Amino acid sequence: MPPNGSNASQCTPMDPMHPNAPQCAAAKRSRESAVPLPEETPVREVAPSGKRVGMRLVSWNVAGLRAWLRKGGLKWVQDAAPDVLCLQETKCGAESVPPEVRDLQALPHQYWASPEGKPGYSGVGLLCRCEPLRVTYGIDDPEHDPSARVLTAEFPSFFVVCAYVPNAGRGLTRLQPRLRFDAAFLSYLSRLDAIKPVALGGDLNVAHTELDLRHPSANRRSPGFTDEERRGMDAILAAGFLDAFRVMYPALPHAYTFWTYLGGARERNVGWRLDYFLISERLRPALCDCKIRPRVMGSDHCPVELYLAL
Amino acid sequence: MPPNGSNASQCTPMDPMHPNAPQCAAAKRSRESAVPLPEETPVREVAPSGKRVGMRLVSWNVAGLRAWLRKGGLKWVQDAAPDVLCLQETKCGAESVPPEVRDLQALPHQYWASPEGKPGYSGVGLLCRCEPLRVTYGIDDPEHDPSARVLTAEFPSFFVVCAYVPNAGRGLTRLQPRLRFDAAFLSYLSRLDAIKPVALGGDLNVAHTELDLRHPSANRRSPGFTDEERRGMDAILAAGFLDAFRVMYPALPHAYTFWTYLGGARERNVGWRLDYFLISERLRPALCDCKIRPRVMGSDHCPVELYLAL
DNA sequence: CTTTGCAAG
DNA sequence: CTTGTAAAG
Repeated sequence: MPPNGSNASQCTPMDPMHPNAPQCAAAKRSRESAVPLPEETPVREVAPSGKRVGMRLVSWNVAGLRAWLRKGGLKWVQDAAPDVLCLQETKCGAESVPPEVRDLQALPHQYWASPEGKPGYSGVGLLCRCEPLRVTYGIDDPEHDPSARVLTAEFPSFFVVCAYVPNAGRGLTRLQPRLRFDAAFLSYLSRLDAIKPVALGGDLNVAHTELDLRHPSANRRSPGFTDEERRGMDAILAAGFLDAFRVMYPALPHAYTFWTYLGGARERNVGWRLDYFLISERLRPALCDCKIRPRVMGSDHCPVELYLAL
Repeated sequence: MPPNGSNASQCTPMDPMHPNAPQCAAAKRSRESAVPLPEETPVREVAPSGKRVGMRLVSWNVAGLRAWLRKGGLKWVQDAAPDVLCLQETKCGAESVPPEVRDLQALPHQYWASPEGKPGYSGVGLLCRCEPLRVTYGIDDPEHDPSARVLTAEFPSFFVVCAYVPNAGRGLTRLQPRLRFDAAFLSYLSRLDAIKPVALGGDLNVAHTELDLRHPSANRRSPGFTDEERRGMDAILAAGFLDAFRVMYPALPHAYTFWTYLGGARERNVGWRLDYFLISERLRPALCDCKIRPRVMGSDHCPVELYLAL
């Protein structure tokens, strides 16, 4: 998720750390026209193939699994009852997963990753109703695998990848390693895709187009909306993956999955679409729907759902 | 204040860090007979000298001035309306004192001390209705003065000293520096007392006698109740100071000023008397009363009041 | 603004 | 258990 000033910076695009930023944000807040959430529509139950939804996946950046649990995030998951749950920013290793999550009857096959020696930072989880054929950690890259940001579950007919793409950092201090991750990650996805179709759920830490964040022009050089990061997303799509949400809703505005905690951004829907399901093109016939659930609380991100006829 | 296990250790006196400590504490909790707070009695308004209360002092370890303010601690102070307020563990330097405190009309002369380069740690404050003749920082000792634990205000007829005596640390890891502080501090008090009478208010981080904590036998080697620390208190009294509360209430049990936040100690009055007013013996004729206010919330310590006919 | 871990009590 | 802190988002 973008840093401190990324949503407040709308007023002073050249300097998100400007001393007047809060004042400016407050002024902006009062002037800003209310932006509604997209209308809620029913899930399309039938895929282009004619088959009906057979598998549901949820991806959610929980911004701290334990706080998310306290805030009731798990209750929504239990109602949604996905077959696969991809969690990002768990901020806890397997040993610290609370029992309420660890002992979930509906999702008994659980895989957790967390960077060595950085407790409370980053971390991903992949929870499955059915046991995968196999689960792998990382993207087979020595630079990036210690950061423990990717989990892959192999099922008979497809891979599920859970990913938490690194943030470029305040002041873009970590843009270069981020871009190297993007390249290595795309290479990994392509290798998987050569074997079986892929469904990727995760926080990709990029708003792809101007439609994908509330204030594009103010965030031209903000982490999560640099040209370089956006081109990384272009590259994934060019390599044969689909942005499932945009396939379903090609021009829907104000559909965001992240709102900074600063300055009451969420209540005004000043957000970013950073969380995605990407699917191999040959899964298009199986794509029933992809839903963003912006009203679901528990984190500064909301969950995203993917419905597949598989 | 005593460390983590100091109140829970009653069950396993030899090992406060025993893995079963929480379980033990829970068991103890259910068995433990309820211990009432001492009965509230009216303030004695007339001193042995026959004169009436003319000056009120309050000492309070606030365990974080900003949190204490949020919890409404200042409201009680405003009602109590002391002439001098001694605060310990402010955990903030002068520059971080919230405006609500900084701009107090009733206590406009304020002096704050905080250790260099340790923000959020320790810290004391001395707030006065009338401007002191002079205020000094520390105890004129190069080992201890950087820790910024003592403030002294000189008034025409007496000194007021605000002190936060260092904790001996978990496992008594800092007992030796603590004992050196005790010696240097007593030397300092004696030098003051040779000039004018002294009224010292503060967290002395010691329960003097078995009457001064709920579980003396379990805490024989706990910080705040070692023989060495208790002898330090003996030494102050032997040097010509009075424990104002004990002068007034020589045998009153269960009169505590601190309760660990752990395990619900306060609701069961499992506490320690660590906060004192000590006065020069020649102030005895001026001693009207000294009150512990155990129902006043805002910190893990409660305030103590000293009433003098001055 | 919020989370985490940390040191300290 | 609670404080304040830092790093991170």
